[in-house]
Amino acid sequence: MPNEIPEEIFRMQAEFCKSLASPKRLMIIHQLQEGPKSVSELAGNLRLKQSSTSQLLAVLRKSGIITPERRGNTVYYSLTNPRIITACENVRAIITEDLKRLNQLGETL
Amino acid sequence: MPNEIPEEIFRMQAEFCKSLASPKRLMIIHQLQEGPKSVSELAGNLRLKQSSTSQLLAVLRKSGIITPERRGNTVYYSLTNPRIITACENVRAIITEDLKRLNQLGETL
DNA sequence: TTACTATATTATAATATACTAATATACATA
DNA sequence: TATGTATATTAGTATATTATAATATAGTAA
Repeated sequence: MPNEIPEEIFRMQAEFCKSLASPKRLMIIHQLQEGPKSVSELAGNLRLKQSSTSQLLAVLRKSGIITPERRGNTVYYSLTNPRIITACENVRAIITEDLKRLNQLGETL
Repeated sequence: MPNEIPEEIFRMQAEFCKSLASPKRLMIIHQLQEGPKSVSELAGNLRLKQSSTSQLLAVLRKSGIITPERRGNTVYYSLTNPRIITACENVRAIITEDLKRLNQLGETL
């Protein structure tokens, strides 16, 4: 019986997943796997406005996925726990695996 | 440079995460790791109304995470790709790891 | 056919999210 | 101090999500 996990954990897990539920936030995480980056650097790389970037970063920061560090008037963000990279790769592996399976089904038609 | 992943993949990954961004849907997935279950069985186990359960299942079904199979007038749902269990466990491991780290910080005060 | 059961969908209201523009804050430097 | 730059927050609107109740559909059985 898989009922030993407290509902609170599922709630936290859902919050975590919610902050990953945006292509742009996933791209930010992907960028940060190279190391800390400033807000403007991320905005430039992802072709986002300053304000949008800051808001997207706020979501990731509030859920603890990224951590800010200010140097002068520049704020650098980095991944709080690099294991998130593996977690994201796992999800993408499932997606591409499922895509492949669908393609194979398509070929049999 | 981690820019080799097409934006479309990030979009799909975000969709995937979005359907995981609900404690109840995560609990459904957790239940299904035991094997296929009917809608009413899931509703009973998770204390949900029939209509809510059906809607939650619809979200998971549309994103391809679960697959329905009808036998008589009962619909049984199962995990399309059992690897999702590992992916969810990874995320929970990150969360509990971070919780532990926060607790340790707390102890040093 | 009618009645019954299991599941799905729809309509609605309440709540949350995303994007943009504007404003505010933090820091640096003159 | 005043000014400039980097970032954050707020306000407004548009869109999306959730929960519930009501209705519809698919299948079974009389």
